[in-house]
Amino acid sequence: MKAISKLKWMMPPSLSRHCSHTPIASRNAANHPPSSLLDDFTRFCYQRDLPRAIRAMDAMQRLGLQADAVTYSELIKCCLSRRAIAEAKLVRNHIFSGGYDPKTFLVNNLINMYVKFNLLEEAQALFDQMPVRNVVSWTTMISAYSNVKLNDKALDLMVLMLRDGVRPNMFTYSSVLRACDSLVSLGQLHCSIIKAGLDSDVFVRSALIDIYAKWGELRCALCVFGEMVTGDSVVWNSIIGAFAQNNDGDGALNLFKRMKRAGFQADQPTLTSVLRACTGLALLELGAQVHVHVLKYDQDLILNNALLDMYCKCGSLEDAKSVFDRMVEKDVISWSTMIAGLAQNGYSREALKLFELMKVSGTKPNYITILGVLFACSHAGLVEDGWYHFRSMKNVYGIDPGREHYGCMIDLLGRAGKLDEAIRLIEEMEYEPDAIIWRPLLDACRVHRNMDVAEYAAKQVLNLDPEDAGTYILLSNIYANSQRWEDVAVVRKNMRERGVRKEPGCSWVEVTKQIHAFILGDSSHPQIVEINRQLNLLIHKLREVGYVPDTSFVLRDLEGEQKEDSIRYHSEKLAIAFGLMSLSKGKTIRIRKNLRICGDCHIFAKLTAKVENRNIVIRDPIRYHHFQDGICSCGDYW
DNA sequence: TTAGGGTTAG
Repeated sequence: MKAISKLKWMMPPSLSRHCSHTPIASRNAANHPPSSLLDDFTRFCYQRDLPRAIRAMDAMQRLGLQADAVTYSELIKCCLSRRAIAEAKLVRNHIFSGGYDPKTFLVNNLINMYVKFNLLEEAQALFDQMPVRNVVSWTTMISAYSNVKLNDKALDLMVLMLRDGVRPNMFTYSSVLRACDSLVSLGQLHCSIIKAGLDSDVFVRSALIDIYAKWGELRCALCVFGEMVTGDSVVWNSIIGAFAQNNDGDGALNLFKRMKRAGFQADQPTLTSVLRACTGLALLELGAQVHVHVLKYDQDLILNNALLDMYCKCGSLEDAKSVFDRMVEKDVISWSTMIAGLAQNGYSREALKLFELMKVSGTKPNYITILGVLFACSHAGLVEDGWYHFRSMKNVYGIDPGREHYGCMIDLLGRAGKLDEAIRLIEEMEYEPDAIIWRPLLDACRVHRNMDVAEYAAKQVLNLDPEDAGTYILLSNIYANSQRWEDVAVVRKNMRERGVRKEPGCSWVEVTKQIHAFILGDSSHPQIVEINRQLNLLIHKLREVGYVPDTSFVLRDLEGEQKEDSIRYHSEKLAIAFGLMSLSKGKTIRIRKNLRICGDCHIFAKLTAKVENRNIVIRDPIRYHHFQDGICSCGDYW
């Protein structure tokens, strides 16, 4: 007791309150006055002097001395900030030595430390040994499992916690929501949250919005958002992100406007979601406007990646390259985005060169990077390169080829007319073939007129997905190309009977930051009469330079818009005519389509680009076509 | 006296 009173006396007043505990009596205090040792230890902990604190702790252990729980907490913080795992283990051993029974909050601190070091098993072992677990102990473990997506473990722990009679709080709910694995359990959790009166907590609210968005339940997300009385920027970001991630760019942009009206400043996550919305809608002008705000966060990696993707997907490769070159920090996403962007925009060889640079830079490619590389090969007919990269993904990078990589290879071989080789690859594959495999094969059969394989592949796709309108159309077009009209009729009948409807072709064009939509056969655009007049004039002009509408595309029309008289009014033709009359000379006409471009529109766009001296970019769901001076960046290979 | 939120590539 004497030692303690001396210790308190020697400590600065700010620290003395932490030493209310009685240290275990010294076993051999002759040469080491315990009071000064404890004093030193406490001081080193508060000074965050880890090496000296550890040395003092060693000496204390030899004397059987222990300090106050708050002091140990300081030491744990110090280990955490220095990522000193070995020292952290010494601290743990010391805390549990000498039969000392540490306070619950101290063990919670230790568990949290192990979690932060990604040593989940050690955290779980400590948790299991605890005689008493409080809400923080449970929440720390639940949150740890949620973070590493061990959702079952997180949910199991929640059940055990309830059985143990510990009531979850807002921390627990905001953690466990991320682990929610079904809409049913989400509904149950949401009910409990309301019952406990925790639904007004902003953390819980943003977690609810995120998880509803993850399950595609935007209406529920919006309800949770709408109940918010006091504003919160993260909750705004959650709801904007929810719409952006569910491909509702319009919804995201409208919410963004509301956020600004409500007086909130856009930060990195806001701008990232807004860029994603622009990317989805191909709104280059708006995206470029957002770029100005991005400059404030000059070297934010995620934001720059989103910007890069926006420029790639809006077909503005110059801007994308400039962003990419200026990025000081690049990660695997930056490289993958640029590689895929180049490939989709018709710059396959540049994409492959960039892949080489990526390897030199030391960034390890991943599953998605290789998909971009194989996409580049398949869209440029680079069979040898494709095989080389396909083989090296496993041998060099240790990435197992997934179905999608096989799909790319089959696409590559199929386009190059190597149907036998494609089929051999399917046979060699360790996966059961599915639509990802059969579709590219089917497409290759259409191009290379292989009826037998086409029929087989189409039937396989329809077995797996009987409502896939694209495949019915493809099959019927393949029959039509071979004049097998009875088979065409059977396919159409099947479609009708199964209630399968094809999506109508739609094109969007951005004019002065406004989106104008054109749907085949829809005359709701206020300027439709003038647009049709322009289109007819244009067709007349093109005919003079040799344009002949290719009606064979009516038959092999990829995914819709197949009416014989409709080819003239395909949505992209209307969009091009509108672009020509609305955008000033020299401005690129940028069009986004929901279906793949048909061959006739492709020729039409090439000739228009030449005759009108206008750049046209058309983005379809798979790739991009840059029309300039009578040629297309895809090299007519798509 | 410890535990919880939003953003990027196919």
